[in-house]
Amino acid sequence: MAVTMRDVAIVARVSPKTVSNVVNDHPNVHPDTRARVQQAIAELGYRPNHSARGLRSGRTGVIGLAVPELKQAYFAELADAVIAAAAKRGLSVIVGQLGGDREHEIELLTHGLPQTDGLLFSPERLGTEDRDLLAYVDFPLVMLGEWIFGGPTDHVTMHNVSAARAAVEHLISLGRRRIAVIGAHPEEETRQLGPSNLRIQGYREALAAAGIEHDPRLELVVAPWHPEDGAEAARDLIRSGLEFDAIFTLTDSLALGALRALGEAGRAVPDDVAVIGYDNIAISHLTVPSLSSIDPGRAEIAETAVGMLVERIEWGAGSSRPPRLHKAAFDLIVRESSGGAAAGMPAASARKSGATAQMLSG
Amino acid sequence: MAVTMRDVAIVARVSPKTVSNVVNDHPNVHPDTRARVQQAIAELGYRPNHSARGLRSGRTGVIGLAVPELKQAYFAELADAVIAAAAKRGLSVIVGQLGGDREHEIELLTHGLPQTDGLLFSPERLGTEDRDLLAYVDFPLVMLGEWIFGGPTDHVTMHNVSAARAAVEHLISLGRRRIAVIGAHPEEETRQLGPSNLRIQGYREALAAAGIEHDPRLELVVAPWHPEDGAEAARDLIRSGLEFDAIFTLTDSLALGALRALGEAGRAVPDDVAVIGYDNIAISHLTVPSLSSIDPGRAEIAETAVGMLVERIEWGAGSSRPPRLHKAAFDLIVRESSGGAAAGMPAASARKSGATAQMLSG
DNA sequence: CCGCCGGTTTACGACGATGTATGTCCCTCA
DNA sequence: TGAGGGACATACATCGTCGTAAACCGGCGG
Repeated sequence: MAVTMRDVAIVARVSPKTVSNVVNDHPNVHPDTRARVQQAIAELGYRPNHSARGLRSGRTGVIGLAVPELKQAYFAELADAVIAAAAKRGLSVIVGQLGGDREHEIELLTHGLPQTDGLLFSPERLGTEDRDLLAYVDFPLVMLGEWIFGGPTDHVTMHNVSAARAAVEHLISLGRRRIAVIGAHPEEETRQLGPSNLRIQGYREALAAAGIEHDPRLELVVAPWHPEDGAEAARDLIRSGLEFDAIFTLTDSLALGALRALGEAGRAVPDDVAVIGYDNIAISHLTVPSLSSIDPGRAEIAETAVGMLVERIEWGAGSSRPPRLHKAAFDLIVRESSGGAAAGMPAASARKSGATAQMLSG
Repeated sequence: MAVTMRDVAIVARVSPKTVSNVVNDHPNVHPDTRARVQQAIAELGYRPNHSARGLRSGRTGVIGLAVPELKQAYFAELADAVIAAAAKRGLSVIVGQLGGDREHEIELLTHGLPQTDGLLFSPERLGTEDRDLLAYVDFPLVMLGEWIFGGPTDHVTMHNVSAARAAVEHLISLGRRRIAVIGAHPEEETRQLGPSNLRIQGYREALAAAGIEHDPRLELVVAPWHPEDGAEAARDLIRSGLEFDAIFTLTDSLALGALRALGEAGRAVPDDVAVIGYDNIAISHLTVPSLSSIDPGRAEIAETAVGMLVERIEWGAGSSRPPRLHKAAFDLIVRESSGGAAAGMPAASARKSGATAQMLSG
């Protein structure tokens, strides 16, 4: 039914192999022949069969992207960037949702996604304790996010510590001294390097550097990181009667909830309480007031991760090159919630590049 | 390198075909043989090669989903639902972004996505004038969204007219009479059936039914539908000096901008101005105030669309069954912005089902 | 004891593209 | 003039799976 190379070959009066050579831009095809073949291809509407190509070459031209949930803004934007980066290289992307299911994540890591040449994996339930799993991975894999460091695979992530520190230093520069942080995770031995602990570390460093006394009561444990949880935590904070004049939320989602809670309690942002988030999701410049945030460099993360994955794919399964670690440059985005431009909708956002912070061990 | 059926067959001392029969649950395999084969499969860690299977069977087990941009909340949530619905049926999803590029959309429609068995397509730049393109589509295709009605393909969409009407009737029930609408598109001959015109129609119907005079100056033309545009339109409206006590925005994105603009101008929501959006994106229950909206039935849309596509795939390319049209049931979600529960974060949202509205011609 | 039957398994080839080896033609240089 | 080489094209085999047709086997009725 479908048009094959054979059909094209007959019309163009050449062998199927010559058609293949034309399609794949191989050298040593006479211009006249090439033209004749292309004409035949256009005439018949020939399209290469990817399954056959995949079978023969061992490549599918498809990569996988595994995230917890696409409906979380952060992952949707990550997927957007990854798909765009892959498209530039002529690759398609199969998106898989793990839904916070640990078994599912392990299964994926063990077997990969069918039909793909490699996988970009942003786990949620795996920790450094699962590092050993990675040793048996037999397909190209690039890890995204913060959960597993020091594994045997490539890893693309962000400057959690220094970016968080920059956020808090910004609050301090506004004269704030009683800075709460929302989103700490209970200390888990195995997840010392999760994004929560890393960002908390940045927070503490900033306080210490400014000589501000560290009040553990201002570190609010919140898990998971949904907006409702952020609101709940902010309400607890307000009810506690503790004095505070700024909040650093470990994600923008948490910040959205916190903004609501502050509004309900009649605390003015940023006058009474300055707020800054982390992730710079699209919505954050549209909240009331617009939300200051850390832009973690999503485009750079996507671009680098796809690039690394493509290299691994091209090197082949056999190659055992050492794992690489890349941390994307971040930006501090100052908006109304921490005293940026007070009005005017397409809020002029001050940017403070964190590119130089790439040196740091954040 | 990879383990094949042949390898399994040797270990299990059967023919490759028998392995195939076991893998595919074919009848007439002796239990003992089956057990021996499964043991061998487990032992060797055999996994079927999808390219080969695809080549042989003509199916890839992958469907495509084409949307304008994943970073728009509506499409991210749609993709989330589609991927989940496909996963239930053992299918993977390749997500393609058209980026509002008309050429790209046409190209996709003409050729399909490589590596897939069928396509769910949510166009942005195509209109009813492109209906003819669909006549030449030679792969399973299900259209999503409102742009092209009456084409030769299956189509899953929402009750735009009746849902919009329900939204406006809700505002009227609050005693509002000067109801502005943001998001009208310039009347384009070819797009009479776009979501904008359909929703505007619902708006007018509601006004007419309530005997409220229709003031064309309250219909604000806005395109595209980004939040910034919503804010701009709301500011224009305020500046115009026209009296109004409610706004219906044709999407939640527009509403986000409108809420900002109202806030800047010191108009209280919902006391001075009630606001309702359309789409019920995740963020809308977290805005300040939380946003009333129309839930268009995303899960139902995704579920139905995937189901229809699977049927088309199973029927084969030859079958020329008549196109089907499905409109998902909608819900009216009342939140603070139109007088719902005034405080309390997980805002108790009144739901008014629009399931019965499926009868209507919305 | 023969032939037939149904359950079970196997041999073979084809899906479509492409790497390898082989061949042909023509041009150049000794 | 003939050897050598480059440009171009072809034949064949192969990737892993699965449909088709045919073979095998033990048991049963005649």
